[in-house]
Order: sequence, then C-alpha cells, then structure tokens
Amino acid sequence: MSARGASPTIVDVAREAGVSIKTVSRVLNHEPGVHENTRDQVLKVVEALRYRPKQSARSLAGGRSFLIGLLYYDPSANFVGSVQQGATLRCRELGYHLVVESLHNDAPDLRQQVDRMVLALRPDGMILTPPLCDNPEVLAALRESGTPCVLISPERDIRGVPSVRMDDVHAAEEITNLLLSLGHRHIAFIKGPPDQSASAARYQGFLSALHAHDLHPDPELIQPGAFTFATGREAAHHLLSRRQRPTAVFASNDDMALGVLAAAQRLGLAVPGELSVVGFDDSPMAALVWPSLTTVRQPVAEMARVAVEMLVSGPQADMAARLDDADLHKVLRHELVVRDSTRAR
Amino acid sequence: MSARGASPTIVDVAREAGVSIKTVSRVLNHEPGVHENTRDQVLKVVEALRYRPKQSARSLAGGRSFLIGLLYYDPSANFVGSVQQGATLRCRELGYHLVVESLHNDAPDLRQQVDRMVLALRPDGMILTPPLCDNPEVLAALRESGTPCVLISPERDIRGVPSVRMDDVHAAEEITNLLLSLGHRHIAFIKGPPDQSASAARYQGFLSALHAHDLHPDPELIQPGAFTFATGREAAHHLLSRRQRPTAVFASNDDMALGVLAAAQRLGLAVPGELSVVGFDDSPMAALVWPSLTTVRQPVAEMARVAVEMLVSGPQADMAARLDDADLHKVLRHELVVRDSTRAR
DNA sequence: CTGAAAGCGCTTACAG
DNA sequence: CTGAAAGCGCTTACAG
Repeated sequence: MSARGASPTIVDVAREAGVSIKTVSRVLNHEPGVHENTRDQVLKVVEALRYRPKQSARSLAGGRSFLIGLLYYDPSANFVGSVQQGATLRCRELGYHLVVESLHNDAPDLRQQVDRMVLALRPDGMILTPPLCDNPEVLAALRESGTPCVLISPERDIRGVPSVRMDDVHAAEEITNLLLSLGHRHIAFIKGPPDQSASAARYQGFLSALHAHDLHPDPELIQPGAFTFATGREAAHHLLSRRQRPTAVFASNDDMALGVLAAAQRLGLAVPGELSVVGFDDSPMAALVWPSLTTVRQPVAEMARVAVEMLVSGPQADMAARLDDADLHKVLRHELVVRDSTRAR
Repeated sequence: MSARGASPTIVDVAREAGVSIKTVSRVLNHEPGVHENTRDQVLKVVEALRYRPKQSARSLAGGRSFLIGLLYYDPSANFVGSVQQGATLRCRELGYHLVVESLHNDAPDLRQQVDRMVLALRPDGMILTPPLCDNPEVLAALRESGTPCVLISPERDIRGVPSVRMDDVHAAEEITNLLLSLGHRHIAFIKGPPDQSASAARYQGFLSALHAHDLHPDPELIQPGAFTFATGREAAHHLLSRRQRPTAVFASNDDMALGVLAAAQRLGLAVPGELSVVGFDDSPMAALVWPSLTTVRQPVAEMARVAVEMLVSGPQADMAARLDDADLHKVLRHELVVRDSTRAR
C-alpha cells in the first residue's frame, strides 16, 4: 500500500499481488492469456485497495480517452434530456463517461468551440443532436479532427457518417391509419416548419395513409404551423371555427396538439367526444394533460444507446469501410401511444 | 511540425518557436514572468499549428483534470437542464468541461457508481442537484475521496460543504404580497410534498405574508399536493367547488398551478377574471399556457455558474477553512414574473 | 526571464 | 502465461 493517504496506483496493486504491472493491466483490460489464479489474486487486491485506473494515465498511454462527447443546442428540450439519459446509462455500462457541451447553432466561434473540445479532450466519439447534426461547420471540424461521430435524427443521412433515426413517414402513416380505423374521414393536419425535414416526412405519411384509403386531403384542412403551442392553437382556431369542422386533428407534434386541446376547450368542444386529436413525440406533457394525448413515441433514449455502441464498438474507419450503408444508418422502431384524446366517431 | 498527420505536441510548438517546452507551458498557463516578445512568438506558433494541450497529459502531470462532474437524478427535469446549461457555459469560459452522470437516488450500487466516476476521472469538482445533494451515501463517497463539491438547492446546508440556493421563504412571501396588493383576501394555498423542504419554506412564506397583513389563513383553503399536475388539478377541484370560493390560488409550484388552470377551465371559471392563479418555478410551460402564469423564477442557471466558480476558484480545503459560512452558502436573488394569470379583484 | 530533468500512471510493442 | 523497458505529453520542483 502506498505510504500516504494517496490513492493506490497500478504499482501498489502489482506489489501487493506479487505480479508485474503489465499483468495487472492485462487483468483490468480483460486481455486473454492470464492464468485464472493470477487473475483472481489481482482482482482480490484491486478490490481490497479499491483501486481504479486513472483515466488520464490510460488515455495518455493508450490513446483512448473513454470519453464520449454530446453536442446539443437547446438545453431545455425534452429530446436532449432523453438522449442524454440513454447515453449516460450505456456509457456507464461500457466504462465510458459522457461530456456535454451546449453550442449555439449560429455562434460565430462554433468552429473554435468544437475544436476546443475535440483537441483538448480527445473524446473517443461524438454524438450530435439536431440541429447541430446538420451543421456543415460542426461536421467539417469533426471530420478534420478525425473524431468518429454518430448523428441522431439528422435532416438527411451523409454517406459514411453513421446515424440513428426513426421512420417519421411510417409513424405518421400509422397514426393516421388509427384515426381512419376509428371512422374519421375529415381529418385536419397541422404542419411543422418547412425548414425541418420531419415536417415534410410526417405530412407525407399522413397523405400516403389517406391515399391508401382512396381518400383525398381537403386543402382547407391542411394548416401551417411551427411545432409550437401557439401555432397549434392558432391553426386549431381556424379549423374549428369553420362551418364544416373536421372530426379529427393530426398535429404533427405534441406542442401543437396541446395547442389544439386548448383551442377546443375554449370553443367548448369536447375532446374526444366531438373531436379527436393526435400528436407526435410523446412529450412529458402529453400524458399529463386532460384528455391525455394519443401520440407517437420516438425511441430517443434507445437511439442514444445505439449511438454510444456504434462509437465504442470500433473506430469510425471500420464503420465507414463497410460499404453496406444499412449498417451505418440505423432506423429504430417507434411506438404508437394510444391515450384518451382519440375516439371512434 | 510533426512528420505525420498526428496532432502537434508541446515539443513541436517549442521547436517551432525556438524556446523550451517549459516556456510554452508558461505561456499556455498564463504564468507571469515571460517576456512579451517570447509570449507573442509562442502564441503565434500555437495559432499556426492549431495546438491545444492534451487534457490527459495535463491532468496526469498536473493533478488537475479540468473536468467538473454533474450528478443528477431526473433527466427530464427542466431544473437539471438549466443547471447544465449554466454549468457548461461557465465551464467553457474557464477552460473546463462538464461530465454528466445520471444516478438513481435509491440505486443499490450508488456508492460504486460515484466511486467509478470520482476515482477514474478525478474531476476537479462535483455539482450535486436535488435529490442527490441530500443523499448521505453520495455525500460520504465524495467526502472520502476528497472531491470538492457544491450542492445546488439542498434541503438543508451542511457545515463546511459549499452550496448555492435561492430564498424560497422570501419569494413565497413576495408573490403572496402581490396577490394581497391586488386586493385578494381569500387566498388558497396548495402545498408541496412534506418530504421536500421547499414545501415547508414556501408555505411559511405564504403564512408570514398573511400575518404581516393581520390576516389569518383559512384552514379550508389550505390543500395538500405533491408538486404534480394531477394533484394541483385535484386540489383545485376541491377549492373551486366550495360554496365560498377563494379569489386566488397560490400553487406552490408551476406544475400544480397548471393543474389549477385546467380545473378552472373545466368548471368554466375565467382566469384571471374570476380567479387569480400563481405558481412557482417559471417552468417552460408557464409562459406558454393561456393565460400565461404569474410565477417565481429560480435563478437556476446562475446557481450553476456560481457553483462552477466556487469549484474552480480554489480547492475545497480553502473554502472550508474560511470559518465564515456566509461565503460557503450562497443565496441568489430570485425574480417575480408577473404574467396574465393574476388580476385585481 | 528561461531551461534541463524528473515524473505523473498507465499502455504499447517486444521478449522470453 | 508473464515481465522489463520505453514512452504517451504534459507540469512540477529546482537551477541559473
């Protein structure tokens, strides 16, 4: 044991166990070719001394930092919270740690901020969330530094850059089918902002579900929106003040669906009695409002887990080398969450 | 310049600048006693080479990791998001990085999880958020490892352990005074869960404001709650169904205030026309609902900034050594946010 | 104001 | 199956 109260090093463990530090290193890194007795003995000393290898020493000598970086923009977003949750848990299981950095998507010194993190910390990988995963400047900085990264739900996939996402088109199709199966034929749709690809994807899913039932969308029932509570409420005001009201509204995210609920309540329209409402995202409020919201759950935490695994499993060179892009761009299964805001008409 | 594409080291900078690595180190660490010309020359080479000192090497040699750890429990909480935001920004300014870890407050291997982070990463400090900042096991693990930490809004302060908080009592008093100044005399109060000290503090502030006006609280207008939307809605149902309704409701957090709003709407009660409602926290929804909520903003991001500063400014030994506890336990100024849910009666 | 030496605590080749 | 040596890229004393 070391003389002073200082924490034990690999040398202390080796001396105590009567082996070389190389053997201790082998045991700790689960390298094969160590006699079982030796391994047990080392492990026993490790436990007794509460020894944990120091990350900075491992990193300096071994070239791996055991750090995964998470870059995000909006700190309050529920999305980022879920990503972080999934990522920290998987990191813990794999012996890694998560370093977070909040970047403004339009900061003038974005490049320097990314460089600072990448060059100083040398994370073994980076996870990028929207909208940073679509920022050319950030992507370029990361590419130049050779840092492997995984994009979570990027606008569009990039050849050779790993990504994880869900299928917005398919999910929108499914939730539209739910409304159709409940007998709704006059279904309004509130779009997202045009600069987000999810907006188009969800709208497309909505349309294709209608088409599959030989239905044509009523142009007057299609309203613009911007994924915010206020725009949802506004759009709903238009829709619900019409002579011929829709019997259901598909707001393409939950924030807008919450706005629809508020508008319906103000107009004295019972949900789901007189109007069915569905959202998209399964935000925390979706389960809390009354009536609770039927929506689509994005597997956000799972996406983050998968992202960590892709980063840890091997260097990006390996990933990009596989010409099979299917392995590089993963699509995770979403989930329809049926609650109280939908009813047969 | 290094031969291969490898990133430059301090040796490359020293060679290029025609000085010793020690001098480069001095410049980079802003140590005094370097000739201005020398400093400029070094800095020029640093820029040209895009050199950034490697954290693992600095850490191994210097004993500082330039890492601050953030321990939290509930990942979705808005509170944690703000803490993280404030902390990452201040860390960036100070040349530090933030490592996050999500821990279950009642995990059986809590001790090991804390140890893993502390012993492997050796962060220069830890920030603890509720409820982890009140967990004896976590606190003990950190103390034994000698890791400096700052508690954010702990239930109660601990001698010698730095903390940052706001004054719940005073804030509750202020927002109650607001209602009183608007002419309200029948003010209901919805309490928080008894196991959180904020519940008692806010209630106490409410009471003392009443007393200061020679008013006595009506026991029937005091309702229990648990800081959730559902309990707020339920409590409001009781309160608003009474023969003699209160003219104002003080829900001791925003989630419950949102529940009050929902209940009022269902009962056809106009807010703020027939009922004023105030909350506490300034959650994201508070500004989005209609009517928007009058509430108290906790300076959460600022608390995190201050926490980082306390950690970086000096070793905990120094902090604890100051017998003056006032410097160790900081109280930050809150803010009354007056919106549309309150009106004179 | 500046530098040569030692060392932080590990892992990576390389031997045996 | 195991070990002795070198080295990762910095900072800390210590000199001058």
